[in-house]
Amino acid sequence: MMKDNRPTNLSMKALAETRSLILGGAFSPGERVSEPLLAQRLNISRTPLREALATLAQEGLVERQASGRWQVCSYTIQDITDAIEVRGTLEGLAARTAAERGVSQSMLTVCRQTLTRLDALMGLAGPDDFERYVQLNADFHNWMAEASASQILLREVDRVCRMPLASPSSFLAGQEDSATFRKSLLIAQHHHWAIFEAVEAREASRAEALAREHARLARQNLNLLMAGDLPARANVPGLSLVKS
Amino acid sequence: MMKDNRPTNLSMKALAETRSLILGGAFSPGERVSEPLLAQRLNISRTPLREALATLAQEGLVERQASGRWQVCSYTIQDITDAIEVRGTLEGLAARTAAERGVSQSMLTVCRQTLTRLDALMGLAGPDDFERYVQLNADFHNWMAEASASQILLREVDRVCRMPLASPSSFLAGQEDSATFRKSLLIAQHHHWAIFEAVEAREASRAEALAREHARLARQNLNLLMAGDLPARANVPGLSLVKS
DNA sequence: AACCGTAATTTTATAGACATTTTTGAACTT
DNA sequence: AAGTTCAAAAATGTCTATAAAATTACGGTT
Repeated sequence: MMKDNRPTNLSMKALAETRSLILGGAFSPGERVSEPLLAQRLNISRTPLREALATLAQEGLVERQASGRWQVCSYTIQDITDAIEVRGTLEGLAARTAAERGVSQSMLTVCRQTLTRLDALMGLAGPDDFERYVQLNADFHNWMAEASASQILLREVDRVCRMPLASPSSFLAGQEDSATFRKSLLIAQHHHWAIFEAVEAREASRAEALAREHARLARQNLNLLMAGDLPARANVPGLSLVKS
Repeated sequence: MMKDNRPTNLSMKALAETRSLILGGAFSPGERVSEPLLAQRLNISRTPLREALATLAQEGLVERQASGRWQVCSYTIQDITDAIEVRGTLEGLAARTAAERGVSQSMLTVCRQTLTRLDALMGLAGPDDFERYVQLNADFHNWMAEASASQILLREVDRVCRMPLASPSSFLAGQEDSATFRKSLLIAQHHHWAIFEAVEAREASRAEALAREHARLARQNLNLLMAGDLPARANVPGLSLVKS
């Protein structure tokens, strides 16, 4: 499961809103962020904002200059590619571990349901369907991490998915009308089932290789996006942090 | 290179000292940490301490209770084993990437020097030699991450090494007199050379497999330690966080 | 026009105050 | 002895103030 991010206090609110601002492109990469100004914008004081910024620094969204000022991080295409590879590697480890340790019947049933629902969505085109697709896709990836039965691994997969453009959902928004993209969804869903079957059959090595390969689709989508072959670049959260 | 951790300000000081306290066993796992008390102990105010605690939470040393109090994390042997496996996997990815992308002559020379110096230390037994061994071993592992030429990967490897008992240096301190342990050093050094040669020869898959296998030595040492077959349990930083 | 030094402004680092919530502990009941 | 209630103590969440540091702006010099 995702961490509980209810904005019960102002730090949480500041964290969520600032993250959203940065990923949404409200700042350009390398831009300095002033604590007082942002605090005013969020209508809170500096104290909870500082806590949020410290957390965002660990997520790789902002960094501290030597002088102490905050600065929005800047990424290259290579960085994003590398981050996706790290995610794929960790998901691969999760899939392998799940296969090696074995997964309970109830966990398997949950995944089978998710994938069946994804199957049902594959041909459709409505925007609601697409939203549901994004959620179910996230569910599957979460399932992989949880199926490993390793708290540590779950935490690390979660972490790497918070890096800009590294999450399995990064390239989905706004691409529903691209033919190239829809074709990649079919392949992705084929991967999903294959990973599931490998885990179920305790084929650890195959599960790992498939999960890694699956993440390569994201790299491919990234390349398509940068080449201009996909629409809706503005809708991709975090893309504004990519420089040059 | 390691992050620059000069205590230029009180947050850094609080971070370093609190981390050291926790890893040194000043708190028992699950113990509540009071901000005012700890601030008083460190002779600083709550503000920089809170920042440090927020960072330590991301490192997995403390966590927040629902009520907002800080609590020292508690780990199982399985967690430590999993963390070492994550490190091995990321180091494996680093070694593979280094082999695939190729490493400059100067980087190769640096590593060859490090390993030659380690060779020279293998037979010796003085405490100074051992300290140098620990440093050179850390140098080699750092080299692997840097050789990948991936900022992202370097950062993630660095991160996972800050988890309790996951770093390649965790099980070295205080074990110099154990025969079992000294034998494992020989094997480790054999691994080091093999990884280096695989990277140099651009044998990516072999480099990855070796780096993974190399991390398994740490798992083995962990098991020996828990079985009581190794001395000096008190000297191992972070071991106090392991429960049951 | 480019460069430099200095003053004004802005920013961060830290401390301390205060309100609210949580925890503790003692007295009381069953 | 175990459980409950409620007041006291302590902890957290947040804000604001202040000093020190960094940045910016400006005017003078070359």
